[in-house]
Amino acid sequence: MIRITFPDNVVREFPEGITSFEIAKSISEGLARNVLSSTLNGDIWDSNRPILNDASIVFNTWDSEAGKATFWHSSAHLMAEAIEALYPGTKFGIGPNIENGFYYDVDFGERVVSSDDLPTIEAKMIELARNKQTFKRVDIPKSEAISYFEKKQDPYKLELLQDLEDGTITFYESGSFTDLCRGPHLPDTSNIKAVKLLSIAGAYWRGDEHKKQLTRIYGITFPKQKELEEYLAFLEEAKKRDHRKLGKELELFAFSQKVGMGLPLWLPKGAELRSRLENFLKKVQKKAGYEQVITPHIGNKELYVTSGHYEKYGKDSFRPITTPQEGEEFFLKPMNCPHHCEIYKTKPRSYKDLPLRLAEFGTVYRYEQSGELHGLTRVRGFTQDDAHLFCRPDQVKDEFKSVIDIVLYIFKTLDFNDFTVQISLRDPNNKEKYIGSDENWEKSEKAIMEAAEEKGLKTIIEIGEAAFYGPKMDFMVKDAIGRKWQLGTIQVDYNLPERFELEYVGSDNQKHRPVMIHRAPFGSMERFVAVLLEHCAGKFPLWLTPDQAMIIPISEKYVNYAKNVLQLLNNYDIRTLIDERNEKAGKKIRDAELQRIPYMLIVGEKEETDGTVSVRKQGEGDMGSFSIKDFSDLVNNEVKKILD
RNA sequence: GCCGAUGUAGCUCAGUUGGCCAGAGCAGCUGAUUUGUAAUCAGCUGGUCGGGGGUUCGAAUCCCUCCAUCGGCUCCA
Repeated sequence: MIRITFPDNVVREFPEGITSFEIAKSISEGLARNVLSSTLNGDIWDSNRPILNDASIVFNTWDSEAGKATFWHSSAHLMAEAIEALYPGTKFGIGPNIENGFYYDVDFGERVVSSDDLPTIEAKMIELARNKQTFKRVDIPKSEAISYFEKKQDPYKLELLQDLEDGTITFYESGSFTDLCRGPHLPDTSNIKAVKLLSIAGAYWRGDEHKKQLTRIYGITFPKQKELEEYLAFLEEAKKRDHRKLGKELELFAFSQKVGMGLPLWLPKGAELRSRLENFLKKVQKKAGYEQVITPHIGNKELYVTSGHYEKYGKDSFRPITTPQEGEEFFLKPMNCPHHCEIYKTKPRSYKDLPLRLAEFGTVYRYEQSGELHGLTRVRGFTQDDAHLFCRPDQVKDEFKSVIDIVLYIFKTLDFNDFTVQISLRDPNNKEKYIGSDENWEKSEKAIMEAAEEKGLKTIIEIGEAAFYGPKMDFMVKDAIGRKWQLGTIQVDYNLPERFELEYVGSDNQKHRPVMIHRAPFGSMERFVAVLLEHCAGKFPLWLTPDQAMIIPISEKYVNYAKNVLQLLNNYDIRTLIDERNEKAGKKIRDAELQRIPYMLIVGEKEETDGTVSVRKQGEGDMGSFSIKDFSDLVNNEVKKILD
């Protein structure tokens, strides 16, 4: 007998070799039907795999992450089986589950498969799923595994096998398809009721652009057709919040082929919004002891030779700007740090001067590869809300904490509740990839982790993701369809102080090297506005939105009164427009609603007589009659509430 | 940069067995209407069908090429 501990800490005994499916069945038939896999002592197992030892058990159903993972992983196998049936000779790479669904990387050989072929594969998957195929786990010696895939002539699986140790190799057989796989899987395919293949794309084998590009097919499956329909409806809704679409509709920004790809044009409303954001941050930073600086858009080649960026990125940058002077070259600045280092060097610094915090909304230019441009989130010219903190090594932690405060304050003000914090450390097995002493790295990595902990941040640690010059902390926020974007970033840098020979005089009257911290709470104005736009679906907070109110005269007769109202509201600092068009009120309201203008002020005979406005709130409707003063108080109080 | 797809008026989109001067709605302009909480009516303007090349008597439609965009991959100082 073995002892099984349930999540509620109840312990029951079962015969050795029992499966979690059978255990579930002993509780209820319904549970057994819904168990997709189980977690035994923290490892996820097939629900039909015999349990031989004492263990704690958690049943994974569709409602759990682990259950979905199992479901989608098995769906990936199902898709592979369908592909193999339809296109014999296809070679298979890897096919994991992902956050929303699964994919499989396959090599179709000479055959070109496009999105037109996806419905065929879908249909085959459903046909196969209905056969209620079981997933059978087989332990197999490495030699046998190798000969299987040699016979099948699948170079990708053979390559994967090379990295595995003998004795750890398992195959899963489902229908006619056998795959090298760690598992776990569903007991059978009968739960897979709804299938949608979402997209098809190229993906390099093992993520290496020098290796062959395979075809990646993304898909998602559900136990119920209705859930699939809901998911597709969600994707449709998300598309409506796409910042590229909203940016066009709300006239915030645009792109022009003549200006150049990836070079955003900020339209009047977008520019106003952006400068409001900048002012907001400037105010916050001033309180935190930052000083604004301004530096030019280009820098002499020497600057980047010194910083090391010329050597590392010179070839992949915009071409240098030459001058009539023989041999003279300038570069568009790809970052602001070297300029700021030169500001640091304008005079001798004492330990008493530190930290020195230099801030700049600095516009930088990077030659991103053409295929990776994306709306405002990935562009070739953008403005960083940059600042560089020059500090003593013992100040790193406190500076980090104060930057975290700024980021959290911004996120709170703008209602970003759903973000993740990633700490990127160096790979201790590859120390030669990084610059700086062991001691400094250890100290600053420790400082970051402690700062995060003291600020109560839940963090994800990524080993080996640090920049070559120092560890960093990034704040990631998702866009409308769940793609993660890095917004705020805080990075420690040992490289530039060294290269620019930055110094300060310590209390010991000796020269010391300061530590530099790069930080940008928004990341870039472009990306931040993009994510904010998707986050609020175009309905910016009242303090930030370009136009706060639209006065809507019922007819031409009331335009004069509307102008009086406008004048008064201007005096109260409320950003207001009048819709003077010769249209019906209903039309003007509709247009103002679509423009996401927070308040509509309808004025007609009654309002003119009483000296009032009829207030309609965007998305909510009629709020009744207000005096001009009462309305302005309403707006100003709402703005004040958010900005403290 | 790579794989796949897409590109018709300012916007959203019809229009392919290749065939009369390329269509609609919205926007814009002109006029009528003077309007009460999500679209008043009528008329008009507007396109070298992404650019270039080719096949053909004839190309938005077929082929080649370049550009841009979209979904991914790689990259992201």
